[in-house]
Amino acid sequence: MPESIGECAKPQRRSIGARRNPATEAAILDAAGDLLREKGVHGLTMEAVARRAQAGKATLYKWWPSCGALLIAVYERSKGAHQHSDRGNLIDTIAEFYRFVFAFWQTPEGQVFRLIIAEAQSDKDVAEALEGYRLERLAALSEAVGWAQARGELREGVEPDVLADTIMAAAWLRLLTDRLTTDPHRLARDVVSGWIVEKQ
Amino acid sequence: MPESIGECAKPQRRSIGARRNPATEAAILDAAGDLLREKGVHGLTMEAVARRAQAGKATLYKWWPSCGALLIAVYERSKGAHQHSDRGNLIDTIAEFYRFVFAFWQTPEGQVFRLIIAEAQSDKDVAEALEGYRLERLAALSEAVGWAQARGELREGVEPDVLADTIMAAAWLRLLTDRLTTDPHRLARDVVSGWIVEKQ
Amino acid sequence: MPESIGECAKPQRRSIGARRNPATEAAILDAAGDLLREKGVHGLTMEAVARRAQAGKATLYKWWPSCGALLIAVYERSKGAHQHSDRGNLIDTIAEFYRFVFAFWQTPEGQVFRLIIAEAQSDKDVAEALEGYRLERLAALSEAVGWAQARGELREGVEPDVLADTIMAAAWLRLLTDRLTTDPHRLARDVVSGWIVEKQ
Amino acid sequence: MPESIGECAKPQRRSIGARRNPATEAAILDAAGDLLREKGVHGLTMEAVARRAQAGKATLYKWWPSCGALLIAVYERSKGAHQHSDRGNLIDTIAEFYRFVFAFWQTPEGQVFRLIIAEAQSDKDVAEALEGYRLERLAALSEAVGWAQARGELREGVEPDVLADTIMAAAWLRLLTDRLTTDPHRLARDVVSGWIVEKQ
DNA sequence: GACTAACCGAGACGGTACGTCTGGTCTTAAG
DNA sequence: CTTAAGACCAGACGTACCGTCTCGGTTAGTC
Repeated sequence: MPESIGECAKPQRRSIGARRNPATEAAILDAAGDLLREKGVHGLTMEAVARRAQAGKATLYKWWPSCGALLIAVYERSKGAHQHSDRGNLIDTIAEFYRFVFAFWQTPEGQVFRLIIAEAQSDKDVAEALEGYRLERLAALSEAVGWAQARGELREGVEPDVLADTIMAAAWLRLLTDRLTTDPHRLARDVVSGWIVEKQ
Repeated sequence: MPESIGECAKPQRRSIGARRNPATEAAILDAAGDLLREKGVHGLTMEAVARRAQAGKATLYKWWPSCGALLIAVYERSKGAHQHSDRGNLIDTIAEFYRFVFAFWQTPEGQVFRLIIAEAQSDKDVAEALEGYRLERLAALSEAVGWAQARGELREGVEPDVLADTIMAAAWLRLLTDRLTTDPHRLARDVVSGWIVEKQ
Repeated sequence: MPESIGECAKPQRRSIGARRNPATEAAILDAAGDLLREKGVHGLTMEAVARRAQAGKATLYKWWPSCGALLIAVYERSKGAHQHSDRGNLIDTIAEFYRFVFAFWQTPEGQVFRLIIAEAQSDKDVAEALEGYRLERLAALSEAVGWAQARGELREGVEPDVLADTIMAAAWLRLLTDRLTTDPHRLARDVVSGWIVEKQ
Repeated sequence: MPESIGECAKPQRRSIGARRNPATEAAILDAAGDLLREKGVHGLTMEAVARRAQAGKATLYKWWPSCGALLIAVYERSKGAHQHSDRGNLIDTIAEFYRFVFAFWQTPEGQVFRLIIAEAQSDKDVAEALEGYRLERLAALSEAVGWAQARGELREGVEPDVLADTIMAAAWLRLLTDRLTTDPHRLARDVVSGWIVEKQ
């Protein structure tokens, strides 16, 4: 029920010829983001995005064949990849990581991530994109753990990527079970302290 | 206007009076489970369940107000709660746990669980049910970890429920990222070994 | 799931043995009438009547097998059959008749009549009941026309029942085309004056 | 998710661009007419029409927002407006009119008219459409009566449109009370003869 | 006094239609 | 070839009502 379309006397975007229109892409991603923020996942429908972005549905389907593809595109635009910084010891470094991602995941933009994980459970394409992103982040996290190892902080035999996996798993579990208010430093200690050498 | 239903000689379930018919419930959950197995999540629609179960849609909505509610009910019917058994040391105990859940999660029935986690990200009711289930399983896992603690296996200061949380997180991450083929024993060692006392 | 039945200390009508309960009948017809008045025809559903009258649906269907049957029953309870009175000449007599029925048909109770005519177009039982009622009223109207004939007011060859049919047709047409505000006396003259002898 | 529609090799109507498809309209009205003929009013549901016409329900609701609108559209397609012809005297002219409409109203197409009158009693839109149609036909009938008046056939003071109203009322009453087998000529005489000058 | 028979409120049941929504496909018309 | 627009078929959504059924309890009349 398009209540009244009287107000939209907008000089709409036309085609710019035989090539993709960046203004259209921006408008679509903006619309998708807004809808997600305002109405949640169930508000993010191809129909609604097309309407809000004043775009044709065919255009949408051409560039983002599924709803999950849109989801990923929206997330990629806003994802703030954490730049790990060495705090001198592993626990503080990981605590800082947790602090950052928990804060981000609590913003509307960050909330999209949990929806992507959800979507990935039944959409192969999204799963693939998610896996790529996960491995990328895992590598960065591994690197940060590597710093501690280089410092001789880790117990013998501990592999950075294995530990990184555990660190990441703890974060994901908090996200998926609505426990992002967990104290980051305490969580870092609970997850990591077993793997570092005894302080004399 | 079903004026004449003469042609349908089906011995269908009728009402058994002003109270719930268990046969109907069973038929509906059967149908829901079958649909999940055959067509995946997107095949699990209220419409299809009603059709397959030869049940009225009103009946469905009365007892399972949402698709998520059905999902939970289906899972609850089939969930094989792991009975933790003490294998003498924590790593073997946890390895056994991983072996069991990974195996179960790979069955069609178990696959429902990842869908529930997905659904929980946008359905408050499902989230609540899931959280209840998680806490229940966490308690059982905690208890198993407690056995090791009682044996003096754990390092000082390690709390069983905190460790259990980490153990569970690792399992969930494997489920959600399609890595259920991970070697259970190796994973158990990777997650747990930091928390047990050095063997002399 | 009657979460809390505390508030309903209802001294409801129970069975009074193996015979029809007049209180129930009254409650049902009251409810039906109220619903008609409040929500119009589309508000008159068996379901709603049963709910409002605190009656079982089976009870309803037992005594009034269809919605049309209820409609008729409601009308029969309230129908004010016009008692024709001779005003000394035919036009005034008919004008008085028109005045009465137009006034009645404009009341909520009277509005039911047009619904009955409507229902009769597709419900044989209602059609039958309506026809019976029409013939009864036609006879009464015929009698009134007969009074004028006895007075020598009618032109030669005019049969009272034929004229009565025409008089009634004019009234129905006004009812069905929402023209009940027509001036009764003028209408009476327009319909009848051709059939009475010239006044010298 | 119509995964595979291989078995239905039906060359269905697709969109013909951003404008109404006449083939679709025709298919829908055909389907509606057929359903009316085959199953009566209660068979004419939006659901069934969409199914039979192989049309989407949204398409139906877009162009015919209600069941009554469909009813009117079906009637308008088939209505045979009587072309009044002067038979030399009023009674024969009206008898011919009655003969024509009674015959038409007895055909399946014509039966729709009584359903429209019924529907009009509770659907404002249908009522409006019906009133427009009535006035149009009344004007045509009035004109025919006017021919007689021009010939000096009518008694002094008789207004053609008032008489036409009475003539029409008699026809409607026959339609609504299932008396379309009335002898047209006799009815014409019974309704009209009072209004024409005595033949010397 | 026990028993039968019908009545009554309640409400679950299998269905069907409603009117709305979204998904994808397609065509047009403009650039 | 791209764009906005939007018509089209399909079908799921959740609600409401249909008419049938069983329940558990009532009361009147019969044995």
